[in-house]
Parts: sequence; structure tokens; C-alpha cells
Amino acid sequence: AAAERGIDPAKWTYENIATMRAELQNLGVSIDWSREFATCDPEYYGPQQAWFLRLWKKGLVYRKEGLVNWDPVDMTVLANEQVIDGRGWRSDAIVERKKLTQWFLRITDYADELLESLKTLDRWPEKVRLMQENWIGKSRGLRLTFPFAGDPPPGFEGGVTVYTTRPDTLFGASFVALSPDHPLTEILAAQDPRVAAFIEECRKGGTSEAEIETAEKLGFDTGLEVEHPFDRGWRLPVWIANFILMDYGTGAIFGCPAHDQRDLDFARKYDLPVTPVVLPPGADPTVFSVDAEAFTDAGRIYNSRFMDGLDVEAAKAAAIEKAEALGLGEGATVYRLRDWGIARQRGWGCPIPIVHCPKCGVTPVPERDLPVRLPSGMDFSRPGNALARHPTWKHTTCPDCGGAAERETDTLDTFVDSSWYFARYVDPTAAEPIGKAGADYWMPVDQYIGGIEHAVLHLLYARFVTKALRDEGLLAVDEPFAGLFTQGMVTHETYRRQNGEWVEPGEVEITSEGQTRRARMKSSGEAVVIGDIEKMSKSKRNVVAPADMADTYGVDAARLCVLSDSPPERDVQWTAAGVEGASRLVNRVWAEFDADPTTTPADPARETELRRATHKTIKAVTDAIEGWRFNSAIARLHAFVGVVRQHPEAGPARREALSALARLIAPYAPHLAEECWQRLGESGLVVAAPWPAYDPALAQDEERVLPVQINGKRRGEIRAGAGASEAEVEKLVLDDPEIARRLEGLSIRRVIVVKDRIVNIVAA
RNA sequence: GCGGAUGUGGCGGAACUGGUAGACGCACUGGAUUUAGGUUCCAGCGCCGCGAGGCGUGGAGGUUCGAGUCCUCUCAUCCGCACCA
Repeated sequence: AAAERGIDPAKWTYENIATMRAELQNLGVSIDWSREFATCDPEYYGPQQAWFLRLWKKGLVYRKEGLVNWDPVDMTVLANEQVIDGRGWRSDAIVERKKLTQWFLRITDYADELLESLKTLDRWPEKVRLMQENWIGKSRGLRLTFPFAGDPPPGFEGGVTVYTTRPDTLFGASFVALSPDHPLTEILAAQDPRVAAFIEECRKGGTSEAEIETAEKLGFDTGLEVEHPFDRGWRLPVWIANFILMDYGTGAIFGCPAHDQRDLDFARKYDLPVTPVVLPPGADPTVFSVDAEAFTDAGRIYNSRFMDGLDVEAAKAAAIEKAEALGLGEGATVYRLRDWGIARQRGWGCPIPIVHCPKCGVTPVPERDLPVRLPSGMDFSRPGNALARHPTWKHTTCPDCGGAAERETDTLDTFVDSSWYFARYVDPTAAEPIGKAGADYWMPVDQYIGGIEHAVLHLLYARFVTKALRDEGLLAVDEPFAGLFTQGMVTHETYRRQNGEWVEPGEVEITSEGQTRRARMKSSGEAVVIGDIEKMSKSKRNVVAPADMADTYGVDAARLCVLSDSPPERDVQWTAAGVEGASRLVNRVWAEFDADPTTTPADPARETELRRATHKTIKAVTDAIEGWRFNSAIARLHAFVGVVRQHPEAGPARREALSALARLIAPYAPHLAEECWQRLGESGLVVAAPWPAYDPALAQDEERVLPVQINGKRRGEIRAGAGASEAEVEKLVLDDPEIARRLEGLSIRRVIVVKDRIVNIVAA
């Protein structure tokens, strides 16, 4: 964003922060600003570098080759988001998957704990725990080696080792397939230009799993053959296939087309055999066949020699036992979770505090020399790493030998920044990365709030970093967030100029002609393309701030409007419609406090009526807030104001009602509430006043209206006292002339009375 | 492709554990106040039907005295898929 505007990213970032801080303050959001920091402050990323080095010394940080999106025209690494349909967003060149030495954090060392301690997070949404469980993807299976028929290819030892979660289907194998990134594939590519060409074909396009998994399946028959581990006379062809990920399992699979859909698609395309070995319950083994759809459910094993007749689970165990006895495999636990690649080739980020010395190798910067600061004057006008091409920054001396050396020019993924900031808030100026006294007092975070889009990555990284820092003695908790609430996405229409540039909604003027809506730039009149409704994001620029609404209607109306629209966990399409209603509520509330009450003496029945409404409202609003149903709470306040207005008589009931109203509305409309509180003659601030309590006896009606159904259809209603017994209610129903008329000619089979709820008569 | 959600009037949504579907708000319609417009107030407002009544919670089945809610299948949309963060 800064490069697009030709300004320094630091300036851009701090200006944005200032804007947002002003907006939050204007909205009256209660934040302890004394603890504020930015993750791009050296005072923050310095301590981050300190713990990074501690993890490095511990072996939790390491370097290995990883795949990146490479734009061959701009000669730069692209983020997945910058790869559109396999092409670079600026250059439009076909992106290649390229290997680069990268920095990684060993999150997989914590895979089991990350999975197990999900169970302790009882104040997290079930769906998030489920998504994390699936993401970690623990599976029990078999690691199994298929020996080569004949000698292995030159330069390669042993056979092809695959991992499978379905060893029960081994007799349905029809091929073995390697990832294009498998070591054997690379050896073959060096020997055979056709293999090299095939790999090159496979590497076209981005690195994202979605892209790889939805790409058309491509295969290459290497001509090599392996022996089936359970029948050495049975030979299987070795293919290379683009849908096999090097990062999962062993980077090689055996294909069982009858019982795996991807294998089946592959087998159909390349005309490989399809042999069913799991018989669906009730199917006839002489007739059953697999056509276009693989059978992946449980059944009975057949066509499988020593496993015949077993169920799927028993056969898995039998196959693992057999493989172990043969010395060709062993039962294995495998995780889908991969180590976390944290290096970015971007100038604007936390520098990795490492020096590369020609003599000493990879050398950490001593703690006394931290923070390693970003230089000023980086050139962001071209794509690529501005830090790497800075003229002087990287040249330094080796902290160990004192000889000439170069700094690491990769920076840390900003996910690292966001994985521990909450622990820095406990003491933002502490000398240690995390102030102990503060952490002991504040951690874990009682209630964390974030968008559902963070369900896996951010929340998993933060959990991992917490555990890693705990093991370093920097934290004493196992989990960072005791409670989690996931907000829905706020979405808005997107707009693009003719040149493809995203445009902010504020710059666009919309006109409607009947059904068609057109958009154009307010400034130039240039036609703008109206795009999809998507989550608000900086990159798509479809962000709207509530500030405009506050300017027109006041902050309290804006707050009420935002909160009353929909429950917070649900996605919302941003609209200013509804702010009128919020504004009216503010005015109506004030009108009640501002009005001179009538001096008519209060009628006891009306007093009670108002008191009941007050106590019911307190209960409903309190319950709604505790259940995060802010929209329902506001609906109840709307209704309550109407009742208060119907009871203008001065008296204790009205005073009780107004006192409750001021306190109940305070979280939503704090400025209004304080004015109302003062008008009541109360001292102090309403935010400091106790939350109103309700009397349970007053918070319910004395009498209930029970609908009466006949055969499930509503046919009338009766009035009964609250808590009336089934017998009492049944008598009232049967005595009701209207019900009796309805039942003429019918005989009653059964009367179902649900206390205080409903009556249903089954009659024929 | 895989994982997770969501789907209710013209619109945002309500309905806590299976028990009156549509609270509350927006929009709209009519009326009162006003010279007029706006504000404010009152009333109406799921669909079909003159009515009795019938039909209605994406679609198709099922369980139940009773289903928006539970089960099976299905469709659509959204979020995530490891370099947007």
C-alpha cells in the first residue's frame, strides 16, 4: 500500500494507526491507551528477536528448503493472494513453484499438545476447536516400503516408502505415485529430460493447497516398477502425480482407485486397474463394482487373501502387523500440520537477527546488540526485498570472529508479531520479552475476540508460541486465550477501476436505473466495475468506517446501529440503513428523562404493570448481553422505552424504570446514559453504578396465555395462572366453549399439556 | 478438491433446552399534527382467499402429539486451506 502511494511504509503505518486510534477514541471505546504499542516499534520487535534467538538456540527454529511462488518477470516471491489463476498479479506471468532456503518454526513438535489441550478450551466455540483438530490432522496409519523390482535407479537407495491411512485396501493397489518434489523424482529428472519437463509442467501455478488440489490431475509413468510388499511377484507401476504433496506423509502414495476418489480419477484418466476390496454392507461380491464414484465408507474386506472377511478396522491392524513382520513397514502417526515457514522476502518487517559469516556460518546476533533495526531510506519503488537491496545495511561483522559478514535480509512473517502481542501488553516496557509479574497477574487472556477467519492460522500460531515461550520459562500458562468469541465477517461490495485497481467505497458514486446499478469515480467520473460482496479487507479497499455515521447522527446512535443490526458472530453486509431507528431510540430515551412527569397520583395496578416491565427488561437485557446477543438486548430496550412512555405518572415505579433504563443502555450509548443519570440526580458516573438487579417474582407474568392445538393446529387459547398444573389446565381447556365446539364429533385420544407453554389435543 | 459455517417477510433479524414463526428495527401504506416538506405521534404490514380457512423458515424425504429447531439426502452462499493477516 505504501509503495503504491510512493511513501515510506513507516509513515503509512503510523498514520493509519493514528487515524484508527482517533476513531476508536471518538466512539468512546474503553481501552487502556497507556499500554499501546505497534508491532513495528523496535521496542516491540526487539524483544521478539530476543525470544526468537532463544528458540533458535533450543532448536525450535531451523532452515530448510521451502516452496514459494516465484514471479519470473518481476523476479520476486509472491504471496498466495498475489497469485491470481496461476499468474502474477502485476506481471501476469505464469507463476512457478520455486525452492528457496527458508526459516521454519517447529510447530510440529507441539502437534500433539496443540491437539490434546483443545479439550481444555471449554470457552472456545466448538467449530473452532473442530477446525483446529482437522487442521492438525492426526492420523494413524502405515508407513510401508515397496521394494523395486530389480535394482533401484542409480543414486537412490531402498524402495518407495509410502504412507497410508488405509492399509486395509492394500490388495486393491494398482499403482504407486510420487510427488513432483520427491527426492526420487528429482533423481529421475536429472537423468531423463521428459521427467524434467513433466516436473516443470507440474510446477506451473501457485503453491496454495486449493490450487494444487483443484488442478487437473497429471501423471507421468516413470517406467519403474515396484513389488507389492505382500506379494513380491505382483508388480506395480511407479508414476509421478501432481496432486501428491511432498509435505504430507512421505510424499509418495500407493493408489487404490476403488476406495479413494482422487486415485479413481487418476486411474480412469490413465487407464489403470480398479479392484474393489471393501464390500459395502449388503452388496453382492459377484456383482459389486466401482464405476465413477469410489466407495470410501466402512464395509467388509474381500479380494484380499489373509484379510478376507475382516472389517475395515481389523484389516488395518492386520495389514500393519503383516508389514511389520515382513520388515517392510511400521505403524505410524502422521500429522497434516506442517512446520511454520516464518521468513518473508520483504523489507518492511521484523529483521531476523542472524548474521551469515563465511567462516562461522549462521550466527545469532548477541542479545546486547538487539534490536536489529530496520534502516531508513529503503527503496520500495520496485518489487522485491527492499531490505536486501539496501546499499549498506546488510554489511556487518561477524559477532563471533569479527570478520566481514552479511546480515540475514529476510524478515519475519507478521503472524509472528501477532502471536504474542497480548503477552507484551501485560508490561509493554519490560526488559524481558514478557514481564513476569504482569503475566502472572493478567494471563491468560480472559476473553479474546476475533474474526472467524482466524479460526486456524493466527489462533494456532498464538497457541504454539505461548507453549514454546512457556517452555522457555517466559510464560506460566498453557494456553493464551481462556475464552474465545468469533465475530462474523463484515462484508461490503468491492469496486475496481478499469485498470484493475481496487477503489474505496467512499470514492465511488452509485446510481441506479431500475434494476441496473452503475458506479463511477466521484472525482473523475470514470466508470467503475461493481464486484462481489466480500469481507472488508485492506487489500480490496472495501472498508467503511462508522465515523461518517457518527458525524451525522452522533456516536451513541452509531454504536447502537452497529450493535443492533445482527448478532456479532454472524456475517453482515455493511449498510447504514437502520441508523434512523437507532437515532430515534436515543431521542426517545432522552425525551423520557427530559419530560416533566405528570403529577397524577400513581394507580397501584399501573405501578405494578410498570415494575413488571422493568424487571422483565432487566432480566432479558442481562441475559442477552451475557449470551452475546446485543441486538436482542437493544430490541428489548426499544420495547421498554415504549412502556415507560405509557406510564408518565410520577412515582417510585417510574423512577425505578428510568434508573434501570439509564444503566441498561449505558454499554451501548454511554454518553446519553451519563446525561440521563445526571438528570435523575444521581451522583457519580453511570458506568461506575452497579448493574441493575431484577426480582425474579416481578420478572414473570402472573397469568399465561396458553395456545391450544387440536392435532397440532392452533385452534384457540386459554388463560391460566403461572405454574398451573396439568390437571387444572386440562380442565380449563375442556371447559372452554370454543374448544368444545371444535371438538364436536371427535373423540379425544390424548391431551398433552406442556406447563406454561402449550396444550395439544390429539383427537380423531 | 478438503475442512468449517450459514440459509426465516421487501430488508436486518427474533424464537433460551423440540411447544403461539416473524419480537424489535428499517422500508412501505394510511391517518393525526403542520401553510407545505421534514420531525413527532397513531394504525396497518408473511403469502393465497370475500370468508371459513389454507399455505408458509433454501429444496426433497423422515422421526414426533408437535419440527425453524432433531435425522438423511440435496442446492446455494460465505470463511479457511499454511506468503493477506
